[in-house]
Amino acid sequence: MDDKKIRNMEEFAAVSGISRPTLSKFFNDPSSVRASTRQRIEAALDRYDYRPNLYAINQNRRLTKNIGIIVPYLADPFFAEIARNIEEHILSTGYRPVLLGSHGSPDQEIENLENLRLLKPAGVLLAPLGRASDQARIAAFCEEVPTVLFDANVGSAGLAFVGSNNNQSIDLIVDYLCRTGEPPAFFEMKEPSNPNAYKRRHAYLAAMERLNHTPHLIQAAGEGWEFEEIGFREGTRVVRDRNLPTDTILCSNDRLAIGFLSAAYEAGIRVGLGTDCTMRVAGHDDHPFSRYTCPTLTTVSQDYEAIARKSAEKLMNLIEAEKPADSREETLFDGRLVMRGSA
Amino acid sequence: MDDKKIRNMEEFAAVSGISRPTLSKFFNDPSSVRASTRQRIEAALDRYDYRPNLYAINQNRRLTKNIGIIVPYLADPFFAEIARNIEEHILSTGYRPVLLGSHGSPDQEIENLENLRLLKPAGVLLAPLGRASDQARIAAFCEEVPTVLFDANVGSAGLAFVGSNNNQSIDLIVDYLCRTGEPPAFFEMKEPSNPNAYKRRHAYLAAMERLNHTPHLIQAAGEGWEFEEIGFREGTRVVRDRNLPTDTILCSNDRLAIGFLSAAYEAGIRVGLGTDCTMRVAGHDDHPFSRYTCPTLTTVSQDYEAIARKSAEKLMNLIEAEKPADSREETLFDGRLVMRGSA
DNA sequence: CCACAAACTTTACGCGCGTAAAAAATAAAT
DNA sequence: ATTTATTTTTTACGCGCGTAAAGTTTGTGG
Repeated sequence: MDDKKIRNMEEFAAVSGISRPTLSKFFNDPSSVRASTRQRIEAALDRYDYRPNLYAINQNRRLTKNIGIIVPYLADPFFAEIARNIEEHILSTGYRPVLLGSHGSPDQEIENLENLRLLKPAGVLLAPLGRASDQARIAAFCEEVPTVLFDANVGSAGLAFVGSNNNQSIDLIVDYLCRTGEPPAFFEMKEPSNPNAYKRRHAYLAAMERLNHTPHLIQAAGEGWEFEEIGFREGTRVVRDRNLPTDTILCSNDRLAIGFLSAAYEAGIRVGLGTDCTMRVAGHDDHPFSRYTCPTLTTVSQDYEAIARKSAEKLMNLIEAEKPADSREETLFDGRLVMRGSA
Repeated sequence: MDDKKIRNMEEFAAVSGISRPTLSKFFNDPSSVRASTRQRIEAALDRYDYRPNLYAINQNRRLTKNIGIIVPYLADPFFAEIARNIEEHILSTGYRPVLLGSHGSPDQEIENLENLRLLKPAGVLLAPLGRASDQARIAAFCEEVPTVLFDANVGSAGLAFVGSNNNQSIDLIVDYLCRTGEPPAFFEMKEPSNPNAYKRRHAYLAAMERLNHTPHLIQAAGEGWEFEEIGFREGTRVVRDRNLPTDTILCSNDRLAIGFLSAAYEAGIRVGLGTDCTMRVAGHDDHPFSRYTCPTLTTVSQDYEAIARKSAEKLMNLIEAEKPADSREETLFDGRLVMRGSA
């Protein structure tokens, strides 16, 4: 590695013996130059430490190679995990992922969109806050930038939607719970922060009706994204009052269930399938931590990997097609029953 | 809001009646123009939707307003939480945080540094992988870009270090455990991925020696960042073999403890302080989930907020001082004992 | 009212690269 | 060897903004 500093493409052209326009082509797409030329450039890159100035590159391009990824809450392992998956897909296609978390705040979500707009991204993968989102501004953003929504829909904004099939997955677990014991009550937040909650509530109600059981909603007060805390608090109350018509609780998501299980444990209630157990608890999502709860949590998995892959692929196709998209496609992945100890 | 599109600062100068150089000054620092001028510009900004082109701005600047933040693993709630805190501090100073996760991979860590270098950041806050990190390249990076390390040190790279005082915190919990029951064995990974593990091991050994107890290390095999899994696996083995000289386990971090508690629960071992309990388990970090384990986890808290604030402030000072830094400051925050149910 | 500093406008150049057009060189095919 | 298609080089301009220099306006204090 010669340590002569290369300041710009001009200088690198001089030392590599390749003209600047050809270098420009190469850095945009190495396969667009002849193999012999490519080798000469790569040899020079080996000897000299040069990378084109990112800002100068993007200044003239109408669109960059940036792909924005926005999730509602990065400290939620579910979103962290799905974001990680998406990042890898983006990288493998030669684009550059830019990950932003909205910290559960609609303002931050809009701020993130504004910031992304400055980056002139080729496209954006957006998991919106959902109910709390500023629908109009998100829709406006989607008009300007090719955007694929995932995890949650916001009206019919965006070029496509990828998520999980809450009807199917809730059906699945309600069905399972009814088959193997008492029909479940549904434990959720009264005014849920996370976007799929309403779908799940309705899916629960429909499933119970289909099976000729009386539905029972347990709605916890509370706001924000401290779901475990809310699950714990309300779980403590439920367990203390003991006025449920059933011994089976289906939680709207695993994080509520984690809090609920903790509350049950504290109260000395044995949860699970054993003969000494007096309660069953199930969740939804297959959260990374749900296999370490006590007892381990029976739940429905969301196919993280599939959602990540599909939404990334979808966006890539839309970007590379360039056509204004014929129709808005919605892809829903089925959940898979994950039977563990709690139900 | 007039909907005439403003394409550049020139056009905005025309509609606002302010010259372009003055606008340029304003966007760099609003307080650098006269109050009356500022108001005229802000009025125009209200009517027209214009923001300067990010790439054109940064092209000429030697340094941008970007601050890089790198953490070893974004899907670990500990790092997600600390990153969130740092982001907020950065934003409040008018800089722009760029958050990157290394996914536990040294290659990705270097890749992140390379990518950051292209962004010409004013500074970087780096929580390195630690032992696995490519020390030489990190040191080289720190020479080029003002960098503050946090959570883990890499040699003496960087302008400053902010972390927690593992000696103090391990001392604290060992002391507590010894005072209230049998002296603890130390449960850790044989070849830890996370960077503070060795310090904690040594702190444990020293503390035990100081208290005239025989130390006992339980070292789990395994690699990567699936600490709960490793804790569960090894915990299952430990509980099965029952050949420990003590009933008290101190885990090197909370995530191992979470796995361990799950294993104990599965094995029917009651963990905690009650008369029916046969084992005590403690952790380290006060992980966001540790208050929902069964039983709730006694641990030592790291002061997330303080670490985040201090490292952000330190970096800001170094950036704004511009001096090449007189000496390398190390700040260690004390841990606080968090007594819960497990020990 | 004048003097003077501070703030602003005008003018002009440069940053590093994308990219278009025409000329030259190379490779492939006849 | 000649034609033809492909790739590369040469030349030149533009992107949107930072910023310097010189001239002009504005505000302040005596």
